[in-house]
Amino acid sequence: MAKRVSHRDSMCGVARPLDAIGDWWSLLIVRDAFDGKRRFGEFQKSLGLAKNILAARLRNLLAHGIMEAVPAADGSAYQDYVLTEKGRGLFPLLVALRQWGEDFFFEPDESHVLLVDRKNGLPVRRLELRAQDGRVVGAEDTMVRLP
Amino acid sequence: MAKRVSHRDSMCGVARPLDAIGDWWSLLIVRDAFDGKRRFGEFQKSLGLAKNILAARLRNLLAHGIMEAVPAADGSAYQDYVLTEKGRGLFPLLVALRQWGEDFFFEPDESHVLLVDRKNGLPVRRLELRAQDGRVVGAEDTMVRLP
DNA sequence: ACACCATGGTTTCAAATTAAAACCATGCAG
DNA sequence: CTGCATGGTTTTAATTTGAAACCATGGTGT
Repeated sequence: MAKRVSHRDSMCGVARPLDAIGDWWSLLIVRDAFDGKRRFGEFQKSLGLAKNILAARLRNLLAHGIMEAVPAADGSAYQDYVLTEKGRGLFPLLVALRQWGEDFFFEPDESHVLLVDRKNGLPVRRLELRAQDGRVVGAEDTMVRLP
Repeated sequence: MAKRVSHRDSMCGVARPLDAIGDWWSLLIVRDAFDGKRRFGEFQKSLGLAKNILAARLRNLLAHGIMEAVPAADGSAYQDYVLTEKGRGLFPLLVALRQWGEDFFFEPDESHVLLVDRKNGLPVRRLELRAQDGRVVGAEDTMVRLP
């Protein structure tokens, strides 16, 4: 898939983002970053992936402006890896992924973490796509159109 | 990443769905399926990927219940590959991906396809995550919590 | 009946990617 | 100066990928 980078211009609005993210690991790194993780070691321990792979994924995320390296918050000589504005833009995608997972990948009795409102601890609602007039729309109600 | 299938039980609510989807190609296949494509050849032509890879991805999507093979609608001896309920559940994820792409991967002047309401041809709104009380919430307003 | 072509795959094999492990570098604590 | 924690890079083998060739089935024209 990486080869596609060359003719990025021909890539559609779905393939381009996918190409930038890189792979599944990258998305899990981003998820961890949303959870407040910032250090190389934190990501590595949390995800259990090889250090060379983590280094490569971080490099890619930096190169695509999804994360950025900043001086470590604890004053140590190391770096923190934090989400950029662009990276934080992935929040809805991660929520969509999580909600799909809740719908289809857990037994009814199986417990799983919940995404909750900080204010009151209540679970958030489902993501909803609405038309201009406010109707909730599904795939059947939409189509893609040239500009 | 595939090795993780063995200890799926330890995978979190984000990693499990990712593992099931398989890879980027699979997501593009699903996107094409939402666009009405059903035949092996249609996917192959649209995505330009090798036939063996397409066959493998379709097998995986079938195995995970995201798509299913049905007798071809045109009466030919072949099969159609169509989304299951589970597969259709990926719609919000694809929308999130597309909207992120629109936000960060296109120049202001660059044109791209739009997701529009079938009823009236107007672009859909942005995906929004709301708390129980109806507030639109972002990453900062939420946290994950054990059940 | 026969060649011929379209569709939908599978097989083969070289090249790229991944992952585990070993190694290296830096900074700090005792 | 030794040892150890952190954050990587290098090395190497195994896996995955992808292009191309091949195969199978079912029409179509003649």
